[in-house]
Amino acid sequence: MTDARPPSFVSARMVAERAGVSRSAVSRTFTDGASVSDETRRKVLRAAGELGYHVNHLARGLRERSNIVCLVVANLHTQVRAYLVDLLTRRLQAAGRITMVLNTEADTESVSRALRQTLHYRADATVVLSGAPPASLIETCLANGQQVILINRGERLDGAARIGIDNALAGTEAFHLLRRAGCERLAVVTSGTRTASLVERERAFTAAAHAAGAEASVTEVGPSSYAAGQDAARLVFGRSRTPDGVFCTTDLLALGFMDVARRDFGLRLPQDLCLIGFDNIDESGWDSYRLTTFAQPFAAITDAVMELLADPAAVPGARRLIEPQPVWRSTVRPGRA
Amino acid sequence: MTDARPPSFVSARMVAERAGVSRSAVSRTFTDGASVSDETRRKVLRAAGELGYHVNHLARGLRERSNIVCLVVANLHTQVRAYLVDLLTRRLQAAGRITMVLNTEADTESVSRALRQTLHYRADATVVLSGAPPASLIETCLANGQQVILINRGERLDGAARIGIDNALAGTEAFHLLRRAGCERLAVVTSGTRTASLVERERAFTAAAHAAGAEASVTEVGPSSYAAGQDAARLVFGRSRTPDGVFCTTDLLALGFMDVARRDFGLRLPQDLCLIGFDNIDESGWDSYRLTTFAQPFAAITDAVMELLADPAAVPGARRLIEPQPVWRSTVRPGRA
DNA sequence: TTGAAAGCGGTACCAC
DNA sequence: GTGGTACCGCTTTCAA
Repeated sequence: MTDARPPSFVSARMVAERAGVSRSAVSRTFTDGASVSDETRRKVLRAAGELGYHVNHLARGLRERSNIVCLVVANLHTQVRAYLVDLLTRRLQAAGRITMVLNTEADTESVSRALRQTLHYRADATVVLSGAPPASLIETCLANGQQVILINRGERLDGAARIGIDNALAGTEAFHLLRRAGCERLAVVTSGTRTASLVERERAFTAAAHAAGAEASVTEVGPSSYAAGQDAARLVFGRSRTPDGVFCTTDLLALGFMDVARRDFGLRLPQDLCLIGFDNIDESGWDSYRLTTFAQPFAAITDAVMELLADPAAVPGARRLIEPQPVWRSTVRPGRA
Repeated sequence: MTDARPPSFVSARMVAERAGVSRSAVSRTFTDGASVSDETRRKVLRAAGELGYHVNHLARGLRERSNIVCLVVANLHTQVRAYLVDLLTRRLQAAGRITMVLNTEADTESVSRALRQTLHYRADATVVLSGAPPASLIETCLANGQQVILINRGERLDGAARIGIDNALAGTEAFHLLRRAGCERLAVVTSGTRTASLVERERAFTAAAHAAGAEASVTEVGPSSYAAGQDAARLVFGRSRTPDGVFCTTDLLALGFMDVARRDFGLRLPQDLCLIGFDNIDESGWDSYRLTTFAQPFAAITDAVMELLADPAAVPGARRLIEPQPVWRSTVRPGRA
């Protein structure tokens, strides 16, 4: 061990030399259906073990598919994203894929950069969880033979698959839940970062109210955070006409809203105020909250992604709409029904 | 456009043909310090744009470094992990690296599999956030010229860099905080999944108690979850000698513990019970909790990783110990000092 | 400045 | 079953 050179990855050639066989033999040993004699295989395996050899998937990817799937995501630290990425990476690995995570801002420029990386690394597929990629770039991905799967993105892009949550359904259902609970003064609280999902929830809620001849005020606050939820409550309950039924477009907003409503305004839930959120984050199930909400259909989304990945032909124009499941807890009075 | 073949990635050769130049010229156009005439460069760039060409980094990685960094992590959905991965991926990208996330279980076999993937994809470096990789495999990584950075892993492995949080310091400090607050019956609550970090916190707390001639009971419950924290409270307050000062080794435990202590046992914090957690997750700052705790030094950890990555020579045997910062809130009485 | 050619690490196809 | 060879897409000599 007087080798002074910096160590570098061991290649098939080195293994071949050590085992006294050809490179082909080494390759065959590590190729599934190839024919190698037991004798040769043993020699190769031994040499490989001693050297610490691992097949170079980068080189292999030169000829065939790379097996790389890129996840383009923003706000990875939020629970909803983290759960989805957790599940996706797990499933992808189980399917023999490797995941590259491109953590971007939500703005178009950042997403574009990420998408270009996806191309640079010859990813077989790109799954976009955040941001709005420009159509032209998606085109390029598709033209390069890449599968593109958009999750909860508003835009429709031909050639890309779209998986979405039925946000409108949730908004509509939220209205009816509150109505059945006997609420008369309705409000929706949403964040100022108006992503497509949030807008759909809000619109569906107010539309349902309209259709039923009811009114629903809309309050828009900063980001989708606990603190913004608090701000919203201070705003809403500072006004003359205070609501008795509120739909917050995310749980985080709802939780902040709830704390201020109870603490600062002495409201009891669900007696004085009925509240519904969306996401079903862990905290919503805690004793302090017990929030009635809608669950993100993580499993169904992941299933859909894996299905599309397994069948590239099905991707162009594919569309899946998944229903979020209502989670009944304690912030809405049971209806008379 | 009557091409019926499935599309595939466009290569430099195609660009060269279209631009009427050599492949070398294309390569040079996309290589930083290379000399190309403006004329040629323009032709190449135009052809590349039309075709949607992107340099194949996989092929490039055959000769030089791959620029791939692997993150080996378990429980990606937990807030502490998600925050760290979020920050790391962001910084890595900013430094021109690409991140592969290997989401594993914490058991040795899963981590080993992940580490082998790391080798297959010729990652320049592997950052282990979870699990305990076998020393032999780490050896292999190092022998292949890979940098290995262990975060919060107990074991010491020569050749790998270790970045750790000073958990012992936190445990000791927690004791003194409770002592100064006048607590007399001390307890520590920790999870049954005894990771190195958790054990260090617990041990340091009980050791400090001992050294001061005090006693501290230890209660061990299931996972590091809110529900387990609730269980712990039921256990602890069901006993004859109930504590008035508790250190939970994670915030999640503390929050569950707190809810049951208040709701089921009518305890007021900090009057009847002082409580300290660890992690400073978002929820701990919420109105319902205002938990006194220690903040995970995410930024410092990430800085250390980036520093080590930038200077491979510094990695072998490097060791960084980072102090968690106490976060004063409302669950500990101010001391007399 | 430019094109030809070699080589990076593999796999597939070819005789033998 | 085995080794030789060509080729995947790129960068880097090397001559011209």
